[in-house]
Amino acid sequence: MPDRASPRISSRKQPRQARSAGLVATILEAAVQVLAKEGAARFTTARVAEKAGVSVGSLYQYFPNKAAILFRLQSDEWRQTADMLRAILEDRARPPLDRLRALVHAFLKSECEEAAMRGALADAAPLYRDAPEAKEARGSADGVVATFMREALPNASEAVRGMAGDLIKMTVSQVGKDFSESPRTDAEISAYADAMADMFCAYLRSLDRSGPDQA
Amino acid sequence: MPDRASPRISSRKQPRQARSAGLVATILEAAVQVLAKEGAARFTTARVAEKAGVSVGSLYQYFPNKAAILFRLQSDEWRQTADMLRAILEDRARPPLDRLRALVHAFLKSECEEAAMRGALADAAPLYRDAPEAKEARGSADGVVATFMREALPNASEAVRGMAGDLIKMTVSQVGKDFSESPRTDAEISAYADAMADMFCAYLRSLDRSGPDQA
DNA sequence: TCAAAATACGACTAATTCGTCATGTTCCCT
DNA sequence: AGGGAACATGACGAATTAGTCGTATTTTGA
Repeated sequence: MPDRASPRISSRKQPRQARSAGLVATILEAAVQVLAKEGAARFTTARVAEKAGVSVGSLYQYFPNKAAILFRLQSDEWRQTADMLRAILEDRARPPLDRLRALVHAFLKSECEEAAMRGALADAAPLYRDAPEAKEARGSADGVVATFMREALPNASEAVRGMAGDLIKMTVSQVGKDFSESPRTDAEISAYADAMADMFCAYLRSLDRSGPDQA
Repeated sequence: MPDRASPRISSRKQPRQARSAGLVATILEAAVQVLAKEGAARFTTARVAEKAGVSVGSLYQYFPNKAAILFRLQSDEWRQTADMLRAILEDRARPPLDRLRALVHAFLKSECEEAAMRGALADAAPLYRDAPEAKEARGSADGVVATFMREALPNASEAVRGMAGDLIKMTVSQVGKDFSESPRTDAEISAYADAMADMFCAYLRSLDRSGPDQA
């Protein structure tokens, strides 16, 4: 149910007492529950409030509208994912292609945990593509990936590195979406992750042929 | 707005006179218009009827409910895509990897045409994953791809071929979705398609190393 | 202790939605 | 021509939704 125009999204008021701080957390947890168990179409403020054991009025005191709840959930996801990505890709102790493989495994696995909630979130949340949080997350990811690509493809041109990085980013994230829509067993996840990593490695090696071989 | 339970989806009645046959076509065209211009959230039977210049009552005489319209649109898409896929992959006059490259180009390009409509359709339509039309489309595609993989990887085991085929299928279709969500220029499409094809080729070649080289 | 501020409540409004049905119109066939 | 079947209409009912607002309760700080 993507509304193309996004209304205000920032918090209505800041909680000043302990009870209301806890309330915000409770609401967010309830929102996750509702999203996961009922799906995007049945995600309503009333249901979230009920699940959280509070009234809609209270909910609307800390979230200006329904979209704000979804946006908050999505922002949290973004931050979490970006942190994971950075931690893996910047671990210079391991060879680049190993890190890439680890990233694929970690990402697909994480997409499958709470798959129902993530899938529903994707359905429910319009593309908050232009929100500052989104831009920041993307910028951060782009930087990490660019640095990584320089290590992985020391002999390629910057243009080739950029293209390859984009392609890998897009592939991983989009295939991840598929995984969060139709859940799979751990074994399947692992097998796909390995195949994907194989594919990326073969590609990167083929791009880096024009210089000294690595490993 | 995915309703997890899908109601009846088949046609309510068959048009028997010329005027009503035309009416069905008119409604479907209007549905595409509404979906493309207004988006999934504003796709309502009333709006479709208005755009088509008919009354809601008439609409409901040939479609049992809103979902049926969306399902029909999706089925048409599936058939079209499956035909294209088959035509390209079964053209035995060209080397397998050339066909794969052509497929990637054609698929990404087609996803970008009418991107707004396709994106909105994806938002609006629940996964009709279990509908017979969906199963048929998938089965057909699977067969074509399996045959193709045998040509592309003559020396690999059936298990490897299956995995590689799945991975490529998934990658192309998911990246295609990304393209239909955020439109790109023809040049970008072409560049990405080439990069993807390069990636697939590098991967397939690396899988087929254990036998006589091709080309 | 007690008043003011913060928090919580939930019935209510206005809007939107899907789908129906009684009624009217057009077409076809004899 | 005319009677019945197919077709078309759009006002309407029932359901759901987001968000508000006047009131009640709890906390804080002096």
